[in-house]
Amino acid sequence: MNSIIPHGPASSAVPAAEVHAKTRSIILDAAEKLFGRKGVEGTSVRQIVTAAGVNLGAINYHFGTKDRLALEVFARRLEPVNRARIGRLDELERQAGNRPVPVERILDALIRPAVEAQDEGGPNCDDFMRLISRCLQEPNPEVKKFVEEQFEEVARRFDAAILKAVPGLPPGELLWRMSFAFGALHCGQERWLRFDQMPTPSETPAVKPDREGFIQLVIAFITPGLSSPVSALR
Amino acid sequence: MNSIIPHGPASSAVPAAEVHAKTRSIILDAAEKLFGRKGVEGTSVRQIVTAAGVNLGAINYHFGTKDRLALEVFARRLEPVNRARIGRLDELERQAGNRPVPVERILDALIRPAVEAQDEGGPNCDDFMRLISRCLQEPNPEVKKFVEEQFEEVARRFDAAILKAVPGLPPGELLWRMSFAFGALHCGQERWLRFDQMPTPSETPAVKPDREGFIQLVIAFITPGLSSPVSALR
DNA sequence: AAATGGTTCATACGTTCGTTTAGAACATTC
DNA sequence: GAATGTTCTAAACGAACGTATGAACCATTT
Repeated sequence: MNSIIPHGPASSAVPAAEVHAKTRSIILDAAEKLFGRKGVEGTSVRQIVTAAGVNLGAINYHFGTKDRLALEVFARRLEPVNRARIGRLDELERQAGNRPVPVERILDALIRPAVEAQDEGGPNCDDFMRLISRCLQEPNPEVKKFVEEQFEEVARRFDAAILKAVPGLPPGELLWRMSFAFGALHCGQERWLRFDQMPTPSETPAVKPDREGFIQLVIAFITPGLSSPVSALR
Repeated sequence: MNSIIPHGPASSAVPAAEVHAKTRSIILDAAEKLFGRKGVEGTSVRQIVTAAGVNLGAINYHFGTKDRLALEVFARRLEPVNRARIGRLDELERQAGNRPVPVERILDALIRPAVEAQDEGGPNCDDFMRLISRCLQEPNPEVKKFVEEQFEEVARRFDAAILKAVPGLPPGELLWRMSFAFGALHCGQERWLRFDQMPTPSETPAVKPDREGFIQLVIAFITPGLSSPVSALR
């Protein structure tokens, strides 16, 4: 008899739990790739199980519903990145004591975990970056709520750090500058990850920097606009 | 007998064509709103016709398929914005003669048409902005190809103008800086348009500037990062 | 050797999808 | 005022969707 709630590892031995976890991982990988390419709504569970090489019933058995699978796909990538961001900021603020942390350092703590996630996250982690941009405004309310909560703590912490690092910055402009910064990072990373697949719009020669070079480019672009002490209004 | 290709206005009189165009417009408005909120794949034709108050067959009658409807939704907004961008740049370069156009002016020509489109585009034009970000990487190949073609000329023209305005800028970095700039504009505009509906992540007081103020904020943020003459690499 | 229980399998269920179609309703033209 | 052509309506089509079900499988335990 199947349990109504089939989640959780086996209660008896270890290997059974390993099989369980491995199948889950295979499904998550396949779903991540497809969600990133065609969106959650644009991907059917049949496409996922075909790509994963598992049975049609596997998704409902392991995740309950398609929506819950989508939630786990996001959570698996989002949580470690945002945890690393906050961890790095913690360390910077610990070192700085009462003094403000330089803007470049703050941005490095914000940007590096997102960019480096692709190496640690396996071969198809770049697919996930497409997923993030999609999820930020689209999907079902449950996923949307989770994503917003995930980013809330990051935004709060980094907003405070930037506000401390740029004394003359009008508080009312912080939200906008951070939105610009986030958009720049996000859009640039998207192009960096998909550099080979995307057409180069201009006729100027396009060069793809390595990972460290890209981080430098982002920080160099964002820093001056973010840290200007004068208001741009009026 | 219905024509296999029912598009195009009536061949005889005017009023018939007006009815035709009006129904098309109603459908386009409803589709734009729904596509912007839930994506093309996440929206069914039945939801569109219900929102538009027209019959289920109307979409296939007026647009052939759902995909072709999506294409027209994008085209209706994208074309005038990009035409205005190029028109403004033309005027700036005409005035400047052989001298380079200042970066702020170039950015104004790029940004203003996109921001001002919401006033001229009717009440639900802000829904369209959500649509753009979605379409930039998601939908079916036909729509994707169209969107990329739409932006190609804009990118080519503005890349050249920026390259001329920033003499020391390494050509290999232009693509990246423009990607950052575009991301900043886009993400900031998204937040500006949906300011009242989005949660404020930080606890700092959030102030929504008026249209002109927002344009100033974007330009002030992008300009220094874009026009730095030194390379950020190495 | 028999039994247990987590996992996988093939299959079916009821819905909803995009699209099609035949005819009604309407205005326009001759 | 009959004919013509365009727009709208209602109903239906097959296909694909997410999910549910029960038997088969298989390692582990008794």
